[in-house]
Amino acid sequence: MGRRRPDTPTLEEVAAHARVGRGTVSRVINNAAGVKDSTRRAVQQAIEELGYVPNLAARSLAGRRADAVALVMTEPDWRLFAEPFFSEIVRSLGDALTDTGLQLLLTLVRSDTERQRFLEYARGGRVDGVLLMSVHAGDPLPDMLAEARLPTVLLGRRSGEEYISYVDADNIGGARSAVSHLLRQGRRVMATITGPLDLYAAQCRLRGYEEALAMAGLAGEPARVAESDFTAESGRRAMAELIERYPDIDGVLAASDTTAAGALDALRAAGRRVPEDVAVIGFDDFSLAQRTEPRLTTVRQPIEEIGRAMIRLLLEEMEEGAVAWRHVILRTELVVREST
Amino acid sequence: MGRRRPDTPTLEEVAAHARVGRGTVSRVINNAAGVKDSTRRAVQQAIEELGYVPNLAARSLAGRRADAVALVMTEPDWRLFAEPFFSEIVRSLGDALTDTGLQLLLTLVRSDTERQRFLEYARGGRVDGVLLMSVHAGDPLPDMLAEARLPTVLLGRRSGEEYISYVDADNIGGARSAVSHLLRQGRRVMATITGPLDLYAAQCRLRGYEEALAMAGLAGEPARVAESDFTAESGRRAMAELIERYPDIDGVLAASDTTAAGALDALRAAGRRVPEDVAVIGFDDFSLAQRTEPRLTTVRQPIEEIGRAMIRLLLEEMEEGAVAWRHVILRTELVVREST
DNA sequence: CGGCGGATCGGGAGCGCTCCCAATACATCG
DNA sequence: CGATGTATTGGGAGCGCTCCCGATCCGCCG
Repeated sequence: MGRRRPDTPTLEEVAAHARVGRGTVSRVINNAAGVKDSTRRAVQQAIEELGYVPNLAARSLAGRRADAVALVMTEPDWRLFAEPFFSEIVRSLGDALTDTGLQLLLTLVRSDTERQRFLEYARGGRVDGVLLMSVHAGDPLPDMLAEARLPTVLLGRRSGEEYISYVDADNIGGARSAVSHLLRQGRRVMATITGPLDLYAAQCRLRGYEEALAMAGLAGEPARVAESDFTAESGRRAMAELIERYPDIDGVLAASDTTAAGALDALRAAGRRVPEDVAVIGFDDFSLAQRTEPRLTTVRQPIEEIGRAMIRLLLEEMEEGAVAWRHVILRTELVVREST
Repeated sequence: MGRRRPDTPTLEEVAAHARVGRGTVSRVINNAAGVKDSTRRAVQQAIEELGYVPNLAARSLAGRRADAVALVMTEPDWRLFAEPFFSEIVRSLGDALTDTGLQLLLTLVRSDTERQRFLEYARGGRVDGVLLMSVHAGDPLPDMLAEARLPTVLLGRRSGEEYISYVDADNIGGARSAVSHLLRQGRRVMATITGPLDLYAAQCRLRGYEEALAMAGLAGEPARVAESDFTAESGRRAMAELIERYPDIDGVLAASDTTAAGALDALRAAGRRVPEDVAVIGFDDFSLAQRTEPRLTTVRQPIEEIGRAMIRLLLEEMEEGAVAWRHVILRTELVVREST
């Protein structure tokens, strides 16, 4: 059925050409010690002359490893795809992987067929570990990976998740400190635009919001909550709805910078000044937060650290074979700019 | 150095367990004909009982194929990442691949190191073919892939590209027909918001715009061109700038729906009515085009067909070993809605 | 000058699968 | 009942690499 690669020189041919043994060539291409410099150069020249490229399937078979990890996005995250959050994470993971020699492979799992296919791919040994974007609570993939004993790290835990490694930002604390900041400024009529509430991260941010209000003795007030799907457009809609229902709002916590940007638009359209009439806080602190008008006060997620932590956990699991679960919660930080 | 997979039953063990030969088990897992039904069932049961999963490295080595293709995004396309265009393409490619049994792997190439690493990955035989997102003119990757004789299909050709297979939409024709539509409506003072002009697709759309004006005898007029980077925000800025410089504009062609959405905002802010004062046409016809106010007249790109065509070309090249270059230009279509 | 120990090297033994041909089983026909 | 043909099956021969152990080489000491 075709699909075959054209012939390529093998390690053995390189060895013959350089008049050395197979082992020596292997040592050279793997940068192993114990090869005389002159020999090494001779082998490198032979490699050059023959245009040799190692066959990774053979290496993988003999070495029992793939030198690659997968980053999986499942369907419910699909909407995140167009979000800066996603590209930021990918960038950060890419950076964290640069000197490990591992290839990062993104895969999309949108249906049962694709889930099954990916599972075969991973269990078949084409990747050494799996990173999962924040997963829908009902998604069976994490458990399937765990059962296959594949090293796996989740980005953003699911509710009550324990038996899987994950890295998450302190969403509750972040939201809480944002609301405290608003209260300290003298704002009294709070509202929040949440993310999609089937996402645990969105639930946490809402919880932080509620907790801060409760701590301030404002628990009895109406909830003033509107849900968005993290897009600017939905943020605009949610904000418009909130102003309509509660015209005296003076402080808003949005579930992401993008959502906050939409909220700013809606406030402008409604003739509210920011921050004079209404203070707005975003979440994430991606570059967008500095390009809004006014620039956004926001809860910073440590994206670089998240990426690095995920890779670190994954490497540890790969090293010792998924015998323990590790959890890392990273501190968030309020960045105060002009919108409050 | 760790990274080894736990032991897993092998084909041979399944064979022993089912009391058949290695070949028979191979036939069963590959769904090959010529196995008695009773035997097939026995083997399947053995597979089930042992929890057997084929080792893909071994299969790949013996079969000389990877059963996977890569979709590569290089750095200049990074800005497209957050664009609907990108997720639409990925979706469409995913659909087109579902019944081929091939895994789709997304990879990002952001630096020379990553380019090199990906090249080793691909030349090492971990994928059977490569799909490239529209590539920057100076990117050496396509040539490197061609030299390695890896089946490769480009999405969106580069300027004057011939010696590589590609699939592209008829951007020139699309832009031309959009402008003609505006002219037919009696609009006379045209302007365009282009995409980033180092992208060939953006150049083509601009060229179509200019050609249509020239054909209408309006070639002598000032150019009235502003560049965007395909984002809504840059579209808004570009539109604001255009109104400022040419207050009597009555027809605008934007380089994408997103850009057009930004332009609509700017026009609204400037007090222009759409379509009464100014007609606006977008490009792409993604779902956004139907959610703007007013809904957007736009040039439809046949995303599904693009994905199918890319996969078809890639499969053909994989079959016969990259001996010919195929080019497919897909017709675009003007979808008239409320903004004109 | 023989002997010793560490630095280099060579190549056998797999890794787990596909391919393919020879061997066997079973069915049909004269 | 034997011959002939076809449906199944078994398993040898790799695929190209890593691992690892035993062999070789070389500088240096006594």
